[in-house]
Amino acid sequence: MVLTVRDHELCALLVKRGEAPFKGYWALPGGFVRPDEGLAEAASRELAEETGLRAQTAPGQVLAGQNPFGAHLEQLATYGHPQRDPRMRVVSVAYLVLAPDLPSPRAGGDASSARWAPVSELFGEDRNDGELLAFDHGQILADGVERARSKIEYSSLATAFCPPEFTVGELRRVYEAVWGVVLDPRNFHRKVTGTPGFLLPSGGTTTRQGGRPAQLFKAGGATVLNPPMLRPEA
Amino acid sequence: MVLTVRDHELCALLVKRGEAPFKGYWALPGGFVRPDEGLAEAASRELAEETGLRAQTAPGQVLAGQNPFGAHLEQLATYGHPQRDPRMRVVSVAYLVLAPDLPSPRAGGDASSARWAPVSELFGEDRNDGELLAFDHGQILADGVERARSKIEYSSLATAFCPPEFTVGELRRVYEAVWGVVLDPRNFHRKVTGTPGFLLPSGGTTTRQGGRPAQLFKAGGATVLNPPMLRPEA
DNA sequence: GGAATAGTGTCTCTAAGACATTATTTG
DNA sequence: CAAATAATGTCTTAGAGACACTATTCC
Repeated sequence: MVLTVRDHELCALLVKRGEAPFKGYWALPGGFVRPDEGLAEAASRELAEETGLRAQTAPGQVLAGQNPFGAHLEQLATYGHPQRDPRMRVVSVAYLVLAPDLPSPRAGGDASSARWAPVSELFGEDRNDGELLAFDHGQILADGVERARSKIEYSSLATAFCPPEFTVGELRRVYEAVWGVVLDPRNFHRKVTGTPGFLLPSGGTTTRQGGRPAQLFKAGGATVLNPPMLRPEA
Repeated sequence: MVLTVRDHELCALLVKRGEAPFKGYWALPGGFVRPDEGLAEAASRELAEETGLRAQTAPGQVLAGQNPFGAHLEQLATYGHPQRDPRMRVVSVAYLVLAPDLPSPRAGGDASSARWAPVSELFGEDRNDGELLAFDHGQILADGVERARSKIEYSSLATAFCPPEFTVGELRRVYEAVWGVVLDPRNFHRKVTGTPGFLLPSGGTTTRQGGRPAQLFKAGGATVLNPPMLRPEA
């Protein structure tokens, strides 16, 4: 499953199923592992086929990786309930991709059958239509969103949602979108710039948000944040 | 894979392979999923068959669960490198079990082919013999140990290593064994007794450690610790 | 008594949260 | 000019770490 932040909202990539079962339902993109490829390799290949995005694990890393584009890919969980597919026993190894805002989804050339769905529309308070995803993909989506929400607390993974260069304000809006909260800009700025290895000044400035020009940063090498960025309580 | 704490050390359950490939090597216990059972169900069944321990996920919980015995079972990760088994393509869904100290391992009736191995002997500084596990089980073990080490930071999962009733000192020794550090008893006591929902006084006291009698506790309902129990840095 | 463990209290310092204030752009 | 965003600074308070000290058992 692919998550991104668009228009200040956390969004998941969905594709419309063209065949039974669950024909016409929205589902998470996926496919089958080839006999001679690894699991992460297969996830990366399917992702490229369906969205054109390149994300792959670093060699030797079993569970997670970061690619040159900044997109992040990691194994989420494996789902194997005997009746999760009405046709036959299917075991799915779900992978989670965190990507910067992408131009537009294109599902194997068929643009009408793919979309970015705000996760707040799929579950939570804003859910107005009770739309259900195919198979157990609602559960997989919920697990992936929770993984993303908790992982940006104690890692620098939120930068995977940002373009190669970004401002502190843009990074803050990522946190706000993923957590669905409002953060104090001043305390946030002090926190992220004060955490060694989180942000690396790239020298430039930008004014694309209006207002005073903001300093541009790249993701620093740090992967673990200590102390963590605490998610505000309910 | 099953982890426990014995003699102030974090230990993993290993079984000796009686057949090729890797005949005579130590390996993590495991087995095959039956056509009509779930993944966690299969892990729970194999565990009971090989050790007599009962651990199962609570119904509806996909990723983790807690059973009446206090043993905890959760999905760890899935390993599917094409050449991880020299015979054929095998995809393994690893489950992690955290259990209190068990009487003695018995592997399907054959006691000589199962043992509790301190993880410090399998990797890390203390590793004196360079013993290797079968297949990629060394990697799986490392991933499981890291999961346990990080998870007791922000959850009450350390109680899964304890008997149903335990003292603050026993819980502290669990943290010390899993992290391989020494903690201040006074600060630890203040921290765990001050975290609401972590510990529930059971009324009794015990003197099994010598010294002044200690109050006995049960695991409280809390699963998430906020603020977390911080692991001391290197 | 001495050794061991349990439990409470006190001090310091880091860092989070709640603000004020100044700086620099666009409209 | 006003409005928006960026960046820095100040105050308060919660909580972690480093201790001293008392309590209660077994030997």
